[in-house]
Amino acid sequence: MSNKREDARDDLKKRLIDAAEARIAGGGLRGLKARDVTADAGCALGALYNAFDDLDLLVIHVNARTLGRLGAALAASVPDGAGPKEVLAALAQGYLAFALANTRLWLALFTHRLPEGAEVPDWHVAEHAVLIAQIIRPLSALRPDMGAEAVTQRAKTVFAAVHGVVHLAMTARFVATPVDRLAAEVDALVTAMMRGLAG
Amino acid sequence: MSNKREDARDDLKKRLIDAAEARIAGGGLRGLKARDVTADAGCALGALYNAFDDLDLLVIHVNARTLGRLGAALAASVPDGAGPKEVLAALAQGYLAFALANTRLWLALFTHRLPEGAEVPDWHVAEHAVLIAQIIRPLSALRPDMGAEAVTQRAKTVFAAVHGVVHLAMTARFVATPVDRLAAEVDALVTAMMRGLAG
DNA sequence: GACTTATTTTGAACGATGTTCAGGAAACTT
DNA sequence: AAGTTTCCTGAACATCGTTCAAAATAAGTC
Repeated sequence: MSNKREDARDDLKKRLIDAAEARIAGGGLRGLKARDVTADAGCALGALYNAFDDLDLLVIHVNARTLGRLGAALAASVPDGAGPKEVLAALAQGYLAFALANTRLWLALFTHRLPEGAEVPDWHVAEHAVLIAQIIRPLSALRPDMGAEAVTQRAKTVFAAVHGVVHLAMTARFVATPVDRLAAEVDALVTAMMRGLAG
Repeated sequence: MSNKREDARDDLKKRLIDAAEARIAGGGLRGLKARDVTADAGCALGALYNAFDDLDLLVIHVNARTLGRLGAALAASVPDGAGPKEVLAALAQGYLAFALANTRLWLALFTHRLPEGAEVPDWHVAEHAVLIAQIIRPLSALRPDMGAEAVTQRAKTVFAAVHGVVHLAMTARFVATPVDRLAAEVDALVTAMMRGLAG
């Protein structure tokens, strides 16, 4: 059994992801340094490049974790036995709450960029499905006339609209909605979209 | 007359902004290097730091230009004598068209981040008003019952929603709307919001 | 258990990049 | 024309991400 090698490797990876996650949560993506992470994880600088190709790939693993937690938070935010409109309103508020409670890690999901020409691994692209997965069902209940593909596309648009409001509120300077008005504006947006879309 | 000094200084600043703008348009914000810009502008590396405090401040000047062009493009996209709903739909399409035609410079407006603790200069914050200025009038025509402040806030939300759809389409991996469906989705979003908000 | 092979860890070194600075050049002032 | 102020220059510095040869460690073989 060649276990000690693989166990040690997995353990190092986990420690590196833990350390990177803590650093991003504490200082943002821009404050993530290879030397800090390896020092926190208790290994040499070069060991990082044995565990991961890149610092970028390490960030992707942190983002994968964040997407997992976000998916769980969204699922937990939907009350039992709610109608489609309530479900969508609750998902939007759940999304906002997660963004407020995990600002820097959530921001890293959308601000991390690979160098020009590099591609995000397929497995991580697929993980982004959690962002719209739970929107689809209530949306198709509201619009039984629309085909599955059209509903999926519309779910992306609904998500993007809510995301835009939350994102600009937390990053932009002028167009930002004050945090204390954010929940109300998100609710107004979702309500308006639902009324308009159900038309 | 102390003109030659000031003229030369202004000329150098302009050349540096030109060069930085071209570099961002060609390779994105991440590809902007102090040495490239100064080489393009025909000055020594250190001269950049005499003209601008920072590379960040140079980017801000490029962004200022982009905001100016964006404001003009939005104004030009509104047809004469259109009703409030048409105006808002036209503004959204104008915004999308500008983003598609100036992708990297437009992205720089929203992806540029200062180091933690630094603040965007007030004059540049104020320039972001063009993003919502033209939304306010048609929106208050749709909702004469709302106060000026509430309309301004709602205009920010409407902008952020449209922006979110366009932004994710051009940066995100999974939740992205295909470019050939983008105009239709933006239109559907604006129409739905207007119907819902007017109700 | 000793020897060989394969893998990993290590930290010094490399290249790229933003920024600074002392010295010289240029422009303004008197 | 001399003095003063300002600016330009490019070498040097600090900080990054990343690489790599050598040492250390584990696995495989007898």
